[in-house]
Amino acid sequence: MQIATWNVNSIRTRLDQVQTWLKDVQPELLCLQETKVDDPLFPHQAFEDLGYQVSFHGQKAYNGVAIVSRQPLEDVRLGFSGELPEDAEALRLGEQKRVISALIDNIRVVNIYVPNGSELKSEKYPYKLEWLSCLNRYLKAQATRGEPLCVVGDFNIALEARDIHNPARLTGEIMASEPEREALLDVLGDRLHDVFRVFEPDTNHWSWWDYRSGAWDRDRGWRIDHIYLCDELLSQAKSCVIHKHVRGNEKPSDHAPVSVDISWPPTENDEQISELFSD
DNA sequence: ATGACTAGCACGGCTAGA
Repeated sequence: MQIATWNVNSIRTRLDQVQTWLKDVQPELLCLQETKVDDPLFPHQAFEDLGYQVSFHGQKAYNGVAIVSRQPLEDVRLGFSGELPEDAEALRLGEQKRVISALIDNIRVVNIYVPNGSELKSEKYPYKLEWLSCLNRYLKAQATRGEPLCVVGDFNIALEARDIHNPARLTGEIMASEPEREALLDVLGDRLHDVFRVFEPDTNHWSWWDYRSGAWDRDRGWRIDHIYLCDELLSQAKSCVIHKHVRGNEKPSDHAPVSVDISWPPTENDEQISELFSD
């Protein structure tokens, strides 16, 4: 099954491009960020026409996340408080609509849009760190159910030098500062793995190019859109790619889609092989 | 060039993104 993530920078502006991409790639699941639309105005019919259903958690003008799925989604949870109902911080940080999760084929897929943080000196930067700390609590609460876990989205953080076109200049700045990298590494722990790096060790693979300064034409990008898998799913992953050409569309999003192909549910043969290598 | 582009809201010029 193919699971994809794409920050579309307004679902209404990008609707034609998303429909075209879905028809072309036909993923089982597409997680969207920055839908920028209140729930009553979400264009769900466009997805239903293509044989998909969609669950969404949005707001007017800013943020907003959605999960587009071929199969009916189970146990959809909206925001941090969908997982942390008694947590006051989760309620406060949930005012911005940045989290949605659901079960699909027994996989818990969590779709997130991490705050950008603006600048290190901005009040938005500590908000970003608080938000990541809450995501950490959220995923620990989720873990008690023992579901195979896939966390995807726009993380607004490049973890390593090879994820940035100019690490010498940009390391330490927003999206590449030590505190936010540490906060994301805490969220991942030993449990979650960046599946793109299982298949591609080289630099020069970006998922976001700034609209400004001719960044796309100069191929000056960042890899900030990630897919993280638990061990069980990682062992079944067959490929992970960035659909770079989409950034070359007319009127593009500034992000390209990223997708992973996982052999799931595991076949009987997979399980026999897995048993051979266990113990 | 450490330069500036896009979307939403609302209809002019902000905020926000990254």
